[in-house]
Amino acid sequence: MTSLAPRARNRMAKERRILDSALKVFANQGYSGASMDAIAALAGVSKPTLYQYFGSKEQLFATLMVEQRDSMLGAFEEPDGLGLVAELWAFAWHYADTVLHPDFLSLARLTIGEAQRFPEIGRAYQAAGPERVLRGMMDYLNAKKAEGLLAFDDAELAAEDLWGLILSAPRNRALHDAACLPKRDDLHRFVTNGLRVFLKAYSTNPGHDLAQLTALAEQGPTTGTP
Amino acid sequence: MTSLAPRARNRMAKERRILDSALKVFANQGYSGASMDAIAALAGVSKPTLYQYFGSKEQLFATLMVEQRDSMLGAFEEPDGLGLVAELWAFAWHYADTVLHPDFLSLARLTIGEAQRFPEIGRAYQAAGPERVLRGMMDYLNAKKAEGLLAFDDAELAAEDLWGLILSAPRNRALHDAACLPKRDDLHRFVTNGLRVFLKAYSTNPGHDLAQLTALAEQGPTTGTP
Amino acid sequence: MTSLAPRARNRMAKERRILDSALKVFANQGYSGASMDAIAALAGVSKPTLYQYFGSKEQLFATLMVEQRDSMLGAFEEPDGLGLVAELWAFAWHYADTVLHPDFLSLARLTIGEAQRFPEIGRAYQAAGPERVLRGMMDYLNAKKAEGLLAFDDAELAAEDLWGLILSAPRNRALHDAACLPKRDDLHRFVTNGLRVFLKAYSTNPGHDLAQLTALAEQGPTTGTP
Amino acid sequence: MTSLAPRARNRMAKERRILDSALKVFANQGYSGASMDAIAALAGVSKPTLYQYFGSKEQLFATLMVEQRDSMLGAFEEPDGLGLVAELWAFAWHYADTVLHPDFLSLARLTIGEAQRFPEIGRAYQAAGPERVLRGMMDYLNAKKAEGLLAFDDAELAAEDLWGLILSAPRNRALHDAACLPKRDDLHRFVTNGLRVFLKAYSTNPGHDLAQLTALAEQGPTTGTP
DNA sequence: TATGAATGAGCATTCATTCAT
DNA sequence: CATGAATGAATGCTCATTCAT
Repeated sequence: MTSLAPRARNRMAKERRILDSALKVFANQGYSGASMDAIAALAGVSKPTLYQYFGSKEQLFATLMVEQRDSMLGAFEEPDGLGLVAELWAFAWHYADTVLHPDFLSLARLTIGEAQRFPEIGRAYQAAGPERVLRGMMDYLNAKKAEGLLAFDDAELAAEDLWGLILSAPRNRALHDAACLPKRDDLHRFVTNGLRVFLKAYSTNPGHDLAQLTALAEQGPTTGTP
Repeated sequence: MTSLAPRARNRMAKERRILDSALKVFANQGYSGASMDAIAALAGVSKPTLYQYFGSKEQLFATLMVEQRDSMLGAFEEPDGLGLVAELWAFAWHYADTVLHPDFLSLARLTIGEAQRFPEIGRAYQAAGPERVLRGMMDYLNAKKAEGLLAFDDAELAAEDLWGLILSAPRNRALHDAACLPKRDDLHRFVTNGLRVFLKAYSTNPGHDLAQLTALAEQGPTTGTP
Repeated sequence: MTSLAPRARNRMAKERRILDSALKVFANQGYSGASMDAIAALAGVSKPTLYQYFGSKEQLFATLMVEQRDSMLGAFEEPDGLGLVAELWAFAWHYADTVLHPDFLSLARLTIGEAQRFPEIGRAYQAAGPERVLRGMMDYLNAKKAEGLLAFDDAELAAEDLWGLILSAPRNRALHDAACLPKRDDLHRFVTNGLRVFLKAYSTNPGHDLAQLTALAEQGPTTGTP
Repeated sequence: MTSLAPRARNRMAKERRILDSALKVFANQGYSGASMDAIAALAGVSKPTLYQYFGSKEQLFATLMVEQRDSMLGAFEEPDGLGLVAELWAFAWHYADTVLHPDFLSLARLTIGEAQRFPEIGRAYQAAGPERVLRGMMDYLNAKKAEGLLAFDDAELAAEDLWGLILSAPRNRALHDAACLPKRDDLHRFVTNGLRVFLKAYSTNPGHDLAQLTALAEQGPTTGTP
């Protein structure tokens, strides 16, 4: 189906290699610190090829950021009918694993570090990443509110509370200290506590939901991919 | 009182001018992108003067980071007996104003962006900033727990919940989008909502405390300095 | 035969131009005084090309020294059966011409001037130049001793006497005074006198040999290449 | 007698300190490699003082070279009536010790290394050093010739033979290899051999003189100061 | 199409030199 | 008189970018 002429396939493969190399170099050295030489060498292509494919350092950077942003933040996944608490539990771990993945953190550091020089990139990142997740979460929370399981006035604030309660602390720490990825146990603490506070504040049946949460938490950290 | 010889005063003034210029240039261009020429020009001194004062680009950067961090993060201020809710309210606005100040955000972006190349600076930032505030907050919360006003198991988690509920959303947005400082009204929303959730989860007398919060919130945003 | 691709030929030509320019600039300004800008300008290439070819100033210098030393000091040439005196005469003129050549003197001044900072270069120069000649001379003298034409205990000392008698004075003068190359007539004086002393001290048949020397000397200075 | 006003004495002391420091720095780093900062620091004075005393780097260098040249090469000392061979023996050791002294070698390397950029300095060095010694030696040799002890046509050549036979080899080696000072035993070899060849060539009574030389040589190396 | 080779402009840093005190 | 502080002009070296092949 999607079979391409060998020419085009070759071109795409090279493009991929360049983008991958560029990500590594940019993430490690920052925009200004990265050199086209380093990227070309890591990709195993010559520098003119780089320029033929991407025009300039700035364009390469922009292309890369767009591409990464789209590929790393998968769509918000509709949870699968396990009930409120189990669904929130799954959601929390899924986003923790995504957002605290070293590659994702490197990208976030890059975006933040260059936000002043490349404002559009930062803004686009926000729009495509966090805000999309937020909207997905809002829809989900609104559905649960309609089912009578949650109670709140402002779905956006509720969604942001959820993120802030669970991910703010470990993410901030990891952003500033690249060597300090939260351990699985710490994460378990943050997830459990964050959900507990969330349910206390928003559940219409906190007794039941907190009990369920405790049960889930007792099974220990969910094993993830990071 | 502490009158200085004109020599020393002149030197200090020049030092200040250099550091201020350096902050601007580093914040705009990142560490690698910043040029000593640009800093010298903005400070109105010659390049050798820069080197006489600070030794090297790296030392200038480190000095700047330390100095900015220390000057911007005032000590954690013991609240002054207005009662739990008013105290939390004051605290929230104080830290919102500090943490969301444009200069502080620039500094944070810089620290984050260079975290991979200057790990000590990122770590020192954590230790001097967030962690100090966190410890202050924990002490405060523990005192309130002793007074029977709050209930929680883990003071650290509670303190981090407070920060995450109030500041995570606007700070993340501002970090990624330098042009998007939260408006006063938005901040009011975040502060009010964050404290509401916190009190629902931790207050031993939520009815009373939430009523007080609502009263405070109705007076509108606290006017700050930024 | 060894025809090269135009690429390679071009490269080698440029390399030559750079090395020639470097010799001139280094010889005139010393290692520290020489600037890569000056070398590049004289060679008619851009500075980055210099670095692509030779990596660094130090490497360029080292390469240059090795190359010059090897190209200037031809192998010790076995004399060709003209008899003792004529052979010594030819040898003396050959080495006088080599050692007192302006380029060779520049190189020697450079090596000496930088001996403290580049000890290996000075040592390598000794090993490849004087010591090789010395060994060649020792072999020759030993052969003549075996033929009964010369008498001495220590071939090394004899060889060094020969060099010192003939070349020490003009070389020392030329080393210190770049503008003062010995005139052909002066050289004739040194060569004739040096060989006379040498033969008086070492010949087993001084009467005959000195007569031959006088005959050679009367034909005037040997015309050389410098 | 030579008591000076304290002012002037202080000035001269400082001048001395500067010149001594300059010698060290120039000798170690060459003219271009030496920095006025380094000289000032080593002398313990401020840079403007350097310029007040000596005007410029070039003038400081010139002054230094003149001063050193005059102070290091003492006058040719008239030998003291020990007889031809003992006098030559003493002379040889005296000049070996002078010329092979590490400080003197450093100075010579400097002069040679900078001969192209400072031609007058090299020429002046020749005139004040070697040539003065040479003239003294010529006078001495002529006197011995008048006494009937030596026989030669050209006193200048004879004097240069003496120098070349004794000092050429060790000095050349030491010039090129700063770390390789000739050992006392080597020097003994060179002195003994050089004088032997000289006497064979020029003595009117070689049998007697060579015997005396052998006797002197058997007492081992003359102990010197280096 | 892909590349080895080239370069102008800029980098952090240091220099010899000179004020202002 | 001596100096702390300042600087214009290099220095060695690297960068993003572009020919010529």
